Amino acid sequence: MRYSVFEHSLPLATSEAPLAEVAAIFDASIARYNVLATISTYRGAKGLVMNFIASDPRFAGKIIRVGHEFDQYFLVHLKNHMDFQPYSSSYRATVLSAVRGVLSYAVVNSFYGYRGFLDVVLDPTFRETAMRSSFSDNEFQQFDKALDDEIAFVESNLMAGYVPSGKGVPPEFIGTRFAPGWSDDEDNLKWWFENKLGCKAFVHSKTMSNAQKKFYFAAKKHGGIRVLFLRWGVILGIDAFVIIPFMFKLVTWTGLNATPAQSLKTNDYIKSHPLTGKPCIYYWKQRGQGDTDLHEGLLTAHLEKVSAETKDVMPLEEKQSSNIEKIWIRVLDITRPIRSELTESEEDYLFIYMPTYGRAAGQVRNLLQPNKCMHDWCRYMVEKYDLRDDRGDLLEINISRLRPSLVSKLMSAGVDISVIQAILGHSDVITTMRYIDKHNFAPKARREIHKCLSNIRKNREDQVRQPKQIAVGKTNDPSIIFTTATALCLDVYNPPARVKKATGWIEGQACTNFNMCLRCSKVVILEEHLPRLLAMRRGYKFSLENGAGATTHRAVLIQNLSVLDGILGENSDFSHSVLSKANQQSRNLEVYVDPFLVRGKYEQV
DNA sequence: TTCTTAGTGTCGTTAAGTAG
DNA sequence: CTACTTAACGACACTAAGAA
Repeated sequence: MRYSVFEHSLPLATSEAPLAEVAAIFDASIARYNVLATISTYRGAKGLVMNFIASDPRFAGKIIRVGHEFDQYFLVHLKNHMDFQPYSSSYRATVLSAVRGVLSYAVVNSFYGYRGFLDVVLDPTFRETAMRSSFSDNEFQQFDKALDDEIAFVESNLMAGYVPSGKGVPPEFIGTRFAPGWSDDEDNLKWWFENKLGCKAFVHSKTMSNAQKKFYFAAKKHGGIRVLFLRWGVILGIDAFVIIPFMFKLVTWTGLNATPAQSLKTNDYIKSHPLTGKPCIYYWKQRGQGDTDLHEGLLTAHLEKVSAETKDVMPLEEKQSSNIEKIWIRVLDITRPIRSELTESEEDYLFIYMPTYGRAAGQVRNLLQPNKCMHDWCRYMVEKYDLRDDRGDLLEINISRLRPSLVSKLMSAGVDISVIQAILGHSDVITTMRYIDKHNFAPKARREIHKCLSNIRKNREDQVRQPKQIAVGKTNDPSIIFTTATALCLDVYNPPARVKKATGWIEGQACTNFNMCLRCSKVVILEEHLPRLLAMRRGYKFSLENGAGATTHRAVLIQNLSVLDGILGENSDFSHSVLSKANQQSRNLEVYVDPFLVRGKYEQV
């Protein structure tokens, strides 16, 4: 039996349409999906399969019947074919996965009696282009400076504006026409523009007012309205290139993905979140099926589900929010004139513009995809500012590179992974870690650990050589010695800036951020601390091995564990006998795993 | 007619999530 | 975790259509 229960809706391949059956199983499979991105992925796979069949001698001149010519080895053939094409590893995996999905669906529904297929194992995927990779520090600085320059340029154009001149004289009329000669004087046109058109620019359209029409025709002898407006400093419109730099600037501060940035609404910036009192941004997000967006864990307090819709919340740190606020207010200012043109049914997007030319001239637009302006603007920027990558080639700019660049910046600023996680809007810190791994930030983490260890060693040597009063600080009471769970503190009233910025630090009070000790420059670790540190290490290992750390604080555990390994491991500064004695003592200690994440705050580098 | 700029479809790549 | 699926995003060629 070759046909399925769907028989009535499935066409048969004929000599006129030899691929009809293949197309049909794809179409039926595609119909399962309703997310546009997925549908287009499957359509792409369909196209590729069609081309493959059309070009492969195996199928030449045949009618392709599913289950016969299109047999159980099809996926294997396709993979072999793709292996010889210059496709990226990711694309291979994507296409093969989609085709596998189609075949499985055909099997499940027994389309054309298709019974089964030989599956293939996908190859590992690699990053093969710079498309969405982080800028290097140098590249980022270059771009950021160009961005600032461009914003200044846009601002100066906007600010120049039109200054009413008071020149010219009112026209005489003959009937409804201007008296001959009046419009030859450009100043007279200025008079009309200032007194009859309210100094407002316009573009040619069918809906021009009579006053505008008169001006339009009179302007022709002076080169046309565009030329006049340009010469007079009249802003024709808030076009895409005026508004895009502000969006890019916002993304350098937020790391938003393209679509969420493009779909920000005017009221998505909240100065004081109802729960936390902290500034935040509400942003649209499709991933995570909407109702699973809510972050769990320690950051829950910052985050609130906005509605049943797909919106997420990005908590903002001080510096970040003040920069964002500036951009936000400026964009609202700039777009105010065109915002009033929005009809009630149109969405109140933050980033809107009004093209001054072409098909959409005079209409309010937003930057949601598909929109080519962004791409055009990137090219314009690279050329205008001659931006170069580290190899000296023209820099590849797109908005998606700013996200990993922000992460890179945060990493080198020593911002904790949990904060990065919140900023990126990942529901699981594992995703953040994977992100960081993929982007090759690991060396930075290693440098961090190395720094911690050499600091610890230096402090210990100093302390052993010349013991200091510990924790005198502002109390002036030398009898107070601060011992955290794991170490001594050199100056509990004056920790490094990074610790001061962390949650829980109150000026004038002793530092209680014990969880940051291992990475603090004031830490002193002596022989007496070893048992507790050994217990701590045991706890971390246990936690990691048993999966407890797999979903929550894994990154912090791993990083602290690396530091602990440095202190207690094979290359320890402590002698073998000291360590083994400490090990004995540690058996009686409770396993200690710090339940809190190390908190940092965002700093600009 | 030519110039501009927006809009569309297709191809290709990578990120982000899930199942087991 | 690995292996895989699904979503997101960019480049680009080409088309549309009004303005000059």
